[in-house]
Amino acid sequence: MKVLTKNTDYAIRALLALAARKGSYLSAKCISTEHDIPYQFLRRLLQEMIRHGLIVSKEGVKGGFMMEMDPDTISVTQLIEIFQGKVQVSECMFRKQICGNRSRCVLRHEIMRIEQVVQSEFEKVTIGKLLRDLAEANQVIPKTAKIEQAVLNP
Amino acid sequence: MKVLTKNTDYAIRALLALAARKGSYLSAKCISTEHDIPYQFLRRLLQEMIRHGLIVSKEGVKGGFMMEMDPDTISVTQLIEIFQGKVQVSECMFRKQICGNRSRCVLRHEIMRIEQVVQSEFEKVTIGKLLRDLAEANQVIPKTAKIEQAVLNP
DNA sequence: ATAACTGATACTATATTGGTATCAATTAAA
DNA sequence: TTTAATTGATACCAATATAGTATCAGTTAT
Ligand code: FES
Ligand code: FES
Repeated sequence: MKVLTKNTDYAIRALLALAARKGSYLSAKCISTEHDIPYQFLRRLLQEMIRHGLIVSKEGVKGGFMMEMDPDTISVTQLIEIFQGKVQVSECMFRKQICGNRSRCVLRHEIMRIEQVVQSEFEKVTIGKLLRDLAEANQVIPKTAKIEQAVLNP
Repeated sequence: MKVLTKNTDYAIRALLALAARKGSYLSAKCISTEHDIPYQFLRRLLQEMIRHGLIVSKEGVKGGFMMEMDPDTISVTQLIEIFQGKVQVSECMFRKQICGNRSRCVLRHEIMRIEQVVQSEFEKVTIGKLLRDLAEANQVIPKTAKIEQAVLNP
């Protein structure tokens, strides 16, 4: 059971790229090559995100995509809903024969509670949070260390 | 995003049927017609559950399937794992370019934490619990009332 | 004018999900 | 001992979802 599909995965990564360079236009080609996302696939995802108002675009040379909004307002839940449809455990597990009264059904409540839990967990994970986490994780990688060394010993 | 597929949904219902009449053999045909589950589909699910030791079977006339174990030891998590594979949010969301060090990666921890939450929520939901919930929900339906009346006024 | 871009959309391939069909083996009972 | 009800095993089919490609028209900085 795979919770995040490629759609969502790629979308998150693209948004991270845009959030990292917020305010400037990044072309699909650039994002595609930098983050190893199939070009045409990515373009479709970006357009979908434009339709949902998560990013904006500019056509023509030096055009591309840009994030205008606060990355902390974009949650993984939103992206799951866009690319995989709203989280639903099971429409109604026990129809006719088994479950007598829908309205009072304890199971239905149980199911809806779990849906809530799953959703709210992903709600907490925003592009902003991921970006900060990544920055923190990358603080210790050799690459950064080398850059620091280069600066210190030119 | 559909969390439970038909496989799991049907399997749960079949197990509820077996748990409700624990100790006696129920044929696939019987379960199929009573709970509106496609016959051949159901048979495959039942066999899969036998392979995983959740139920036992008896061949021939008056044969069928039976639940021997405690219904409270069968969780929805187990069924999801059998029919949809282990819950995994994303193998590793940010390979190469973005994420420097796998071992310390904060994101990885985040992802694994969510996996844990989802799994443990479904862990709490056992066949036994569902059965009790159903019984409670059905306490007020007309059908039961009619049976009681029939018994009182034969 | 041209090359680097996005917008829109159609297309293909593969995997997963949902469902059906078939035949052999077993067993209770007529 | 034949028969009918049943499971075991497995192959098959259809529909849908996922992943990825291709194409062409329109926009814009240079
Ligand atoms: S499970 Fe659907 S009404 Fe009870
Ligand atoms: S997300 Fe995979 S190592 Fe960080």
